[in-house]
Amino acid sequence: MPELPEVEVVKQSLEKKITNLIIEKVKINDGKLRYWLNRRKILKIVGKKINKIQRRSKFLIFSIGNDLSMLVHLGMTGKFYFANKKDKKFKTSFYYNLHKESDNKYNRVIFFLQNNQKLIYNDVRKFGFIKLFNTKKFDENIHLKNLGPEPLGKKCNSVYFRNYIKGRKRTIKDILMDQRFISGLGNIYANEVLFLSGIKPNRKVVKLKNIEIDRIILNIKKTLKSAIRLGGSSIKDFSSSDGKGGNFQQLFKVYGRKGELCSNVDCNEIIEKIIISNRSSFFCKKCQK
DNA sequence: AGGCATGTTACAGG
DNA sequence: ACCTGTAACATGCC
Repeated sequence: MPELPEVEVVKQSLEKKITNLIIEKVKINDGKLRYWLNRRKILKIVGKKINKIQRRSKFLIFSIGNDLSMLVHLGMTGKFYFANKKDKKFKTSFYYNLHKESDNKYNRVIFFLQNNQKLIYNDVRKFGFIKLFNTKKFDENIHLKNLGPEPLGKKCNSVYFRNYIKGRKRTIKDILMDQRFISGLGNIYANEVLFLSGIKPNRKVVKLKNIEIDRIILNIKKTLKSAIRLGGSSIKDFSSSDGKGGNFQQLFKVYGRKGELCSNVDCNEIIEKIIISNRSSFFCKKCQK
């Protein structure tokens, strides 16, 4: 589920609900995530307060107590649910049955917070992870230190782009998904951005004209912003911690549309699918050069 | 049964 | 040491 817009939506919904709450207990149902989450380490956050939640790329960073940071990556299927026993509406809702910990074998970790509130980490495929580290060591964190600039930030601009691609032989789709280049795009949004920019995903970066680079950057920013505004994309089973799904998937122009008609009005071409860097890439051969 | 899936990274070969 | 491409991870669904 999660590329930058989805993680941002999760961050915003969590932020509202659990900032300033104390963690009273943590229950690990299955700590065998991408990296092993062990009980001894997680004990350090018990009794401490969640001060703030930040997003960097597709990572969530919870600041806990004086000096701890909890780094979370949702992988492919990681989700946070928020539950409050006192909330009657919640109890009777569809989401309660789906998400309450005893009913769902994919609820891997449960954080018990103040006021009977619970934060549940659910992850079917277990590609996600939860790690604790010292906030002072933030800059040297192995997961964060090699990340490229935020796509919505000022550092993601055409000068940076042109400089980075110099001498590289890779395709534009591959580069867009490379978190060392810019951090936050994944397969869905990379496909969408290239369609909107009229660039074929397998185009070599050296062959890009400056005007095309500018177009790509503009579309990255436009697409991500609009996806965030719409609550992210819900394919398969993404939902924010409110239990609400996003709506951006309705605006997908190429992703998952193999065999369908190109969404540009005057085009009669059929969307094709090829594999680039082991991922599905969808494009219109008439509209994307 | 086989192929595919929103992500990252270890590894091999150039 | 750098660059690039491939396979692996765990699990479910079509």
